[in-house]
Amino acid sequence: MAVSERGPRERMVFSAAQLIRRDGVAATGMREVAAHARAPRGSLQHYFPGGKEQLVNEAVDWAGGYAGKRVARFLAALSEPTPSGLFAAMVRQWTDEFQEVGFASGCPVAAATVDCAESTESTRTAAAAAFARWNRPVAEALTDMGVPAERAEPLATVMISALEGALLIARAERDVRALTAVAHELGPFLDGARTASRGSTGSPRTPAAPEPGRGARSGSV
Amino acid sequence: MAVSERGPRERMVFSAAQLIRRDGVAATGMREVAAHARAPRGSLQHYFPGGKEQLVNEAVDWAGGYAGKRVARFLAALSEPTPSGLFAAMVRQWTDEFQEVGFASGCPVAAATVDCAESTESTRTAAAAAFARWNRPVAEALTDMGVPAERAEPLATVMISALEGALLIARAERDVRALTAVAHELGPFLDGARTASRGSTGSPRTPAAPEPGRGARSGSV
DNA sequence: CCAGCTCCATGACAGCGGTCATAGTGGGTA
DNA sequence: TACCCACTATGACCGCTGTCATGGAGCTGG
Repeated sequence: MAVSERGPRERMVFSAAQLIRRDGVAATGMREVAAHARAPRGSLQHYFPGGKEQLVNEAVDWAGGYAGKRVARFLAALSEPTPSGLFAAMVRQWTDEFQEVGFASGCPVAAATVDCAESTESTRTAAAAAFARWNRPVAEALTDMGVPAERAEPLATVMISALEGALLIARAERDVRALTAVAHELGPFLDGARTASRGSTGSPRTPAAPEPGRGARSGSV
Repeated sequence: MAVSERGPRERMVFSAAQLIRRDGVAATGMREVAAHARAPRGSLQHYFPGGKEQLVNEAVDWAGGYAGKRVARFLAALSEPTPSGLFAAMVRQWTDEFQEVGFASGCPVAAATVDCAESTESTRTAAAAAFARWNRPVAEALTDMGVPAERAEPLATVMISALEGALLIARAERDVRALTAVAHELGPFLDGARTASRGSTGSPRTPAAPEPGRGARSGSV
C-alpha cells in the first residue's frame, strides 16, 4: 500500500522520501530506493540524470509541498478554526503515526538538513524552500484567525520549530510525551495571540489541548 | 585550538561530536575522526573496541552532559533569573555561533537521532539520555523561578523542542531568523508561567526578548 | 523497413567504509 | 636482561556506494 499507481518516477521520489526520513540521506542508497519503489534500477539514471543529489532534492521538495497542502486539510477539518486547534492537528498527525506504526520515521526535511546542510548546497536550499512552503500557509491561517500580521509569520515558525524539535525528542525517547507537551503548553499561548497586541494575555481559560475535528488525516505518509 | 590538551581518547570523542554535528553520523568516517583529533588511527580499536557505535554513543553522551552543564552557567550569568532570560541565553549561544563561525554545524544529538534512531538502538538510547540530561536542569531552574512543579518539565521540553527545531530551520535557511523568532515570541509566555496556575496570563509587559547577562559563553563548542 | 525515441537491464569500475590481523613501539618492572 | 603492558602502526579484506557504458525492449512515425 501507500505506493499507489503513480508513474515510476514519482514512486521513486516518494520512496526516497520514505527511506530518508527513516535512515537519513547518507544511509539511503540509490539501489535501495529503486527496490523500495519497485522500479527498475536502470530508470534511476534516466529520470534523475543529476544523480542522488537530484533525487534527494526532489524528495525534499515533495515533502515540503505535502506539508503545505496538509495545513489546508487540517483547517478544513476544524469546525471552528483556532491557532491551538491547528497546532493540535499538526501534532496529532505525528502522535497518531507514532502510536500506530511506530517511531521508525521522522521528518524528511529535518533529515536532509542534518545530513546535507553543509555538504550539499542545493539540498540545503531545497530544505529551506520546504520549510518556507510549510510556514507560509500556517502564517496565513493565523492571520485569518485574527493574529496580528506582524506576529503571524514568527508564530508559524514557533509552531513548526516546536513540532520539529518535539519530533526529534519523541523519536529518541520512543515516547510521544514531548509532542503532547508542546501541544498542551503552546495551545493557550497561541490562542492568546489572536487579538492581543503583544504580551500574550491569553483568554483566561482556553481548553488546554482542544481536540481537533478528528479525521483530519487522510493517508499516512 | 579548541582541541585542547586532553588525552587522545577524549579528543577523539570530542572530534567525533564535532564532525557528527556538521555532517551527520553516516557521513562521518572513523579515519576522519582520528585525523581530526590528531590521534593515531590505531588507537581507535584500542579505545573503542565497540567500534563506531561506541564512539558515536560516547560523543552523544558527551554532548548531553555539555548541554546540561551549560544550563548552570547560563543561570549563573543572569543577574535576575527568569525563564525568558534562560531561554534567551540558550538561543543566543546559537545565534552567536552561527553569526561568528557560520551555519556549518548543528546539534550532534539531533544528528544522531535522525541518522540512528531506527538503525542503532544503543545510539537512540544515548540520544534519549542526552535529551534527559539537558531537560532536567532546565526544569529544575524553572521550578526555582516559580514555575509550578507540574508544568516545569513540559515547559522545559517546550524550550528544548523549540530550540532544536529553530536550529534546523536556521541551518537550512542560513539565517538566524527562526532562532530570534522563538526567543522573541516564547519569552513572555515562559515568564507568564511563573505564578499563574494555568492559561499563561503573562505579566503584561515583560521585555520581549530580554538581554541575557552576556558573557555567558566560555568557549565555542 | 528503418529510424528515433523512451525506458529498462546489466555489468563494471573506482572509491570509501568499518573492521580485523598482525606486528611494532616504548616504558616501566622483576 | 627478560617480560609485560598500554599504545601505535599498517596493510588487507569485504561490502557497499554512486556512477558510467553498453546494449536491449517496445513503441511511434515516416
